[in-house]
Amino acid sequence: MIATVIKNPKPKLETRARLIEATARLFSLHGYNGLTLRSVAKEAKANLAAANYHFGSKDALVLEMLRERIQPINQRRLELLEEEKNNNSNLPLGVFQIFRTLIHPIGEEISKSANSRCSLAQLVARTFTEPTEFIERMHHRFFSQIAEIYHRELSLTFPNQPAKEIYWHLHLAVASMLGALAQHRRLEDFTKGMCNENQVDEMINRLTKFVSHGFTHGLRNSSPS
Amino acid sequence: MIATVIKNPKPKLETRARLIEATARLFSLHGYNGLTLRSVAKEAKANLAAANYHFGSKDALVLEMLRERIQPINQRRLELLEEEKNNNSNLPLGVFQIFRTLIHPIGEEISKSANSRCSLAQLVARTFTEPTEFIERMHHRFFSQIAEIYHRELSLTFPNQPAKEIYWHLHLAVASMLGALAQHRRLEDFTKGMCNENQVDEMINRLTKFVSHGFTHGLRNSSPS
DNA sequence: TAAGAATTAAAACGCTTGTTTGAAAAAACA
DNA sequence: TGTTTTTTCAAACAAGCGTTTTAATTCTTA
Repeated sequence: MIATVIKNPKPKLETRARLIEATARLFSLHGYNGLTLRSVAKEAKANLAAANYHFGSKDALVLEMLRERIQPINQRRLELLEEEKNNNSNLPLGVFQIFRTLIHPIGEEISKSANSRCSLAQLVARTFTEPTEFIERMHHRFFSQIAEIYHRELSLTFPNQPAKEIYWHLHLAVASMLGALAQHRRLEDFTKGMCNENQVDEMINRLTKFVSHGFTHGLRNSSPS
Repeated sequence: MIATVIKNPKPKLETRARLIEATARLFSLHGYNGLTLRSVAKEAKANLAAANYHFGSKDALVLEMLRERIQPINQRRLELLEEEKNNNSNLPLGVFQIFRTLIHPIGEEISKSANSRCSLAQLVARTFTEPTEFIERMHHRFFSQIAEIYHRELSLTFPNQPAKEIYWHLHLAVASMLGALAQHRRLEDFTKGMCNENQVDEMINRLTKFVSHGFTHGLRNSSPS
């Protein structure tokens, strides 16, 4: 197995890729514990032993799947943030601008994956309430750096606010975002069909607005907008 | 077993109550799938067969536990809402007033249970991202009626807003609330100890403010406050 | 094409799960 | 008290889990 990695730089990816895809879908539907290697194998039309062969263990499989799905989103966030800063001559950004760079990348990915049978929104949302410990650790690793960056950015926009105040409301903003994603599937039920869960763009825009206003006006003495 | 219920109006509740408590604790820590009847029995210092004897099945046990914990909160919400309306001579309430009745009752319960080893915040939050189907159904049953009531109330406050608009932002508000509760445990990590997760009151107040402003200013043409 | 490496496949392993069983103990009642 | 009901207990059940093993197959490459 080690030889595989070292000697063959281009292993046959088909089965591996199918396993990842099946894992993503089943994880987003049933969570970590509800996902079994047997169900993954069936979904991916692969053998039961394939997951252990390609990834070593169930944990490693799930971790790799999460890495592949989440990493690009975070990267896109940082890209957008840099873009905005450049377009703004490196002056402090507006709250709305900032949160748009945080929220839009995930909206894009959701739209992309809308045709596939796996909802990315559900997947991301799962990772943040998943009780399994090693997933909690991963979630922390992935998001704490992002949180740091956005905290710094918001501090520039609200220079008079103490760090604690920024932290609190960033926490609420992120929680809103994840909560909205997690609940998104239920929106249609909840509103008796009045709001369609497929309107991803509408959701993202409303969410960005909601979060920006909640953040700004929630602050003790909100200075700029 | 049926005879139990019919013939004995005051059955020995001790074991039963211990089972419920253990279930609450373990569910909030590990979710539905991570909770096993063996771990419940151990935690409750009861026999493995006790859960099946008293409740019939694991599902029934968990459902009963959720009912006992969530029902009082919803009841308190309606109480507070009625109080506010009476104090306001039945005029339309302010957004902040409305959301306070939605959010505070859960804060009260969290504070109450803070001494016990089970975090109610975590428990409630679990129910709304739990992948298990029968819990999803329960969650829907419990919260859709509450949603209806608050939608009506908010419609009175914002008479010019279409129902859809109200639904969208109520959805976002509820998602924020649940997301914040779910993430609450991670707040301390996330902020490097700057914000203490034990400050429940602070959290509840900030959350109420955040949600009220997000709701109001997110609306297309927000009329009153 | 032949040799070697990478992948697939089927079967079994030990372990944990929810549930059931039947007897023992405790409680309730007359 | 003696009898009946309720509750506890230990043991076992089948089913499902992640993982390992060993052999067959496919692919690569010299």
